[in-house]
Amino acid sequence: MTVQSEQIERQSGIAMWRQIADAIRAGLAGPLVDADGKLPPEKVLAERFGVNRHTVRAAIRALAHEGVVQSHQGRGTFVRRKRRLTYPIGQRTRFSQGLEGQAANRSTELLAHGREQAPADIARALDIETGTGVVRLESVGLADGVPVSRATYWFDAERFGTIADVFARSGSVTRALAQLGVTDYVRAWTRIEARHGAVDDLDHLRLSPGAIVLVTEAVNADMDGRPVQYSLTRFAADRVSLQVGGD
Amino acid sequence: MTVQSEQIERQSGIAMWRQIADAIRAGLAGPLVDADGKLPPEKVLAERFGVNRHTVRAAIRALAHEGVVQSHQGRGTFVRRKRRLTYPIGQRTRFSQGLEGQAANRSTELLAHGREQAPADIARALDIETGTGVVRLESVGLADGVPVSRATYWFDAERFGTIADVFARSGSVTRALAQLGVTDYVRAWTRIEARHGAVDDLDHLRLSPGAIVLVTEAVNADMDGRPVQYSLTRFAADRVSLQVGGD
DNA sequence: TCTGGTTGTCTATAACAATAGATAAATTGG
DNA sequence: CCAATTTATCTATTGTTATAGACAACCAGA
Repeated sequence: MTVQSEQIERQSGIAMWRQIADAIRAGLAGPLVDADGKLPPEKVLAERFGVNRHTVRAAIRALAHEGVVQSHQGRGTFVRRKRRLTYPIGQRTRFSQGLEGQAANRSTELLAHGREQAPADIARALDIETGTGVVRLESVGLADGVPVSRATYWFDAERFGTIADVFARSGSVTRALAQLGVTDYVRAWTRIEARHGAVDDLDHLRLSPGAIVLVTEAVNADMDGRPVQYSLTRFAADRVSLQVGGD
Repeated sequence: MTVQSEQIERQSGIAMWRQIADAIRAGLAGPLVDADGKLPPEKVLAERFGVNRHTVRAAIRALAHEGVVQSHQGRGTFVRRKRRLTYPIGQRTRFSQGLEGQAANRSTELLAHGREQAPADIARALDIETGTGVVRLESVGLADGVPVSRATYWFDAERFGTIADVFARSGSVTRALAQLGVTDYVRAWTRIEARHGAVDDLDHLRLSPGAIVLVTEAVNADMDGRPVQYSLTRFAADRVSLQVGGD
């Protein structure tokens, strides 16, 4: 992707240290860092962004808190993660398989689950009546120990009432559905939006306030075309890109 | 989409008026506004967000500047645009056709064009040698007079050296390509990211600083599979959603 | 071991963001 | 027309953000 030399603006309602943190984070893959993953010294960064060194320090402090960089007194500040994960979206979209080869360890963690009555939009997506019982799962997807996605899944309670237990044991939606009789499924549609992360999401994704999340809203259907699962997934926008088609 | 009651945070590096502006903008389609498109009074909003009325006013001032809402003394504050455009992404992705039925007037405006030598990433996408001459077009896409996308296109100069003129006259990539012998093309792949808008983009999209842009990086290929066009499109994230498959 | 380069910490000041309260001006509905 | 509702404007105060300068602590290499 072509590098856009991100400028910062004063009096924009966004603190300059935050804008600089965002700019540094976005530029980590580019010419900002050298081969060793070392950032330019604070003094240089301050000159480049046209701000005081203390302001740059506030930005770096935020990035260090996020786990993106790490500073060492006397040595410099170093990037901890560089590559952005590319997450394919298509007919056969699955979380773990999509990241094969990009991350050594991939896992999904179940945060919570419960039953509720389907609100109108979810009922429509699952092609059931509004108010029908649905199971909701809340999960976090990790790649190499770093959280990349925060998903909420809904299933028809009548068909998949026990999926929470199965999911908790197997740690995978695909495997859980397989055990409940859905041996194969395809992605019916995916809608993609972007917004600032909600507090809960930022928390689980270890992002700082103001960070962007890519939101995918999707429905998976079984081979008969019946909707099986409705999901709302929030990706840490600076850790992933979504790809439709290609390679 | 399920509404997330967006919370606001203090001392996050993002001014509260900006967080509130973002929250209001995100909630415009929801229960925040009544049937007439009228926002709750400033006093009520201030209570709901737990801030002073002046802070809400700062948020509304920013939204009014963006053109999202309009205030009238004594009457209230009203939403000017409500619906989010859904932009389909698939094999036959085209800008104007995808928005048919969603906006009465759709147009594309050519901002600038020029020739340059292809950098490595663009050359790879177009399957040509690095340094080969390419034509670059800069454009803005509008729906009902509101800018929704800011695109940069690259074409192989050898095949499409005159495309800037043709595009300027026809106002459409599809028609311009047709006149240059590419009667049909398909979307080879699309990659989607989200980030804070660069200054230039915010300017053309009439967004305020800190706004989010959805970035699609895509390649269109002719029916022989030869890449025809590489594009980098920035959508105003609060005005569009991207949809893959479905309806 | 010394020197230059780098991050860490401290103090002080100026600019901006948020709160608080009061009052004016415009609109709507009775 | 009057009263209630709502946005617009003003003053004042407090807390957060950004700037400025100085110096300490630490590291790597000569």
